[in-house]
Amino acid sequence: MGSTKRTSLLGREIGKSGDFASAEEEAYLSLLRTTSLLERQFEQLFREHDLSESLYNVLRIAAGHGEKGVPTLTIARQLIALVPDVTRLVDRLEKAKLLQRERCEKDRRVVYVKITAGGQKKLEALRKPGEALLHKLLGHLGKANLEELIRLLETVRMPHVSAELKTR
Amino acid sequence: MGSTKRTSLLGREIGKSGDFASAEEEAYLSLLRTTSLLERQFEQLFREHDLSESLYNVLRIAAGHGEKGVPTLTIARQLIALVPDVTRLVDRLEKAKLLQRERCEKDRRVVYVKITAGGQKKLEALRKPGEALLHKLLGHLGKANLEELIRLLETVRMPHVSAELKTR
DNA sequence: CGAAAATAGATGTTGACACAAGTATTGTTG
DNA sequence: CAACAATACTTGTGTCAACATCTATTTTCG
Repeated sequence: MGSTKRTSLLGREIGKSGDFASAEEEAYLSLLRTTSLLERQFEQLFREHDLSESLYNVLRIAAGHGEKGVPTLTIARQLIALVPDVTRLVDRLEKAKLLQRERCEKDRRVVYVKITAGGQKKLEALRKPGEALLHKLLGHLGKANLEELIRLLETVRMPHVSAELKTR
Repeated sequence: MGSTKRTSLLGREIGKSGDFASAEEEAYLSLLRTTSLLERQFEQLFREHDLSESLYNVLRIAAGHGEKGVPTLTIARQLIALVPDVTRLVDRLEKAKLLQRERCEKDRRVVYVKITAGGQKKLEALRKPGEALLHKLLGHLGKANLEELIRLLETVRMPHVSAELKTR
């Protein structure tokens, strides 16, 4: 039985025979599939600039905190994807001279991470192609659809976010 | 200036100061964030059963093709996330006796991958907790929201899918 | 038919990520 | 105030995944 009223694009993409067990399953698989397709394109762009998505996000967060820098653990909390091991991401960015570390004098456990001029240049170089790629991948949705999508995704995260924000 | 009319949940989650550059950017970051949160929960479930999401998907696809099995490259095409290296995923599943290989006699380049009884048992063991997790994570959306989400994600993939399906 | 191209998959290698354990510093509390 | 706990990272280690390369087989076409 199940929903025969709509032909599933996803079903054809992943060769699923028969219906999905539930709308929930189809929504989840759609999310995975869609994110994977988009992410792949961005990874390629980042690779051209010797970065990965994780590295880029660390860089972006450091940039967002400007002159005073940002503690390593704050970066971990603010990363889009929840990745441990920010230390080594910062390691690599420091080696590439895109970031620099500075130990906090008040609390010597804390290390502040600051973006360098080179890091800012790298981000600037990525801005235009990044926006262009975003527009190429999502522009056809239109503003109304985009906002609806944002709203729905927010609803998905709603019950979990609070817990996530609390425990980290 | 930008959209001050809606407080951005995502903005608070990832500590983004100021507005997003565009609805496109916010939608993309929302996608990444949401998928990451959900995926993490599934990875944990799979880990309890000595699987990963990739391994599970390979297993699921093999199961979908039943008795006659399925060529390795077909699995690659049908995976939700585009992963190369299906060979080694199958390697591991074969070692765990969840799958078995069988060389095709008609075209000796092709290897058919078939699920074993053990593999079916593993899938069956995952079915209920999988559905429960799905429901826990997405159930609060309701049918209307889920279908709208599916529709929007389909729209996102629309212009790219054809190319993807063609080139693979 | 036979050489070249295409297909299916396996393998080698490098690097990244994940979990766990370790170190240094600060906070807490009996 | 001394010992224990908590915090903020760092480092060690094993596994996994990605990219390119390689082998075996089949198809194409002059």
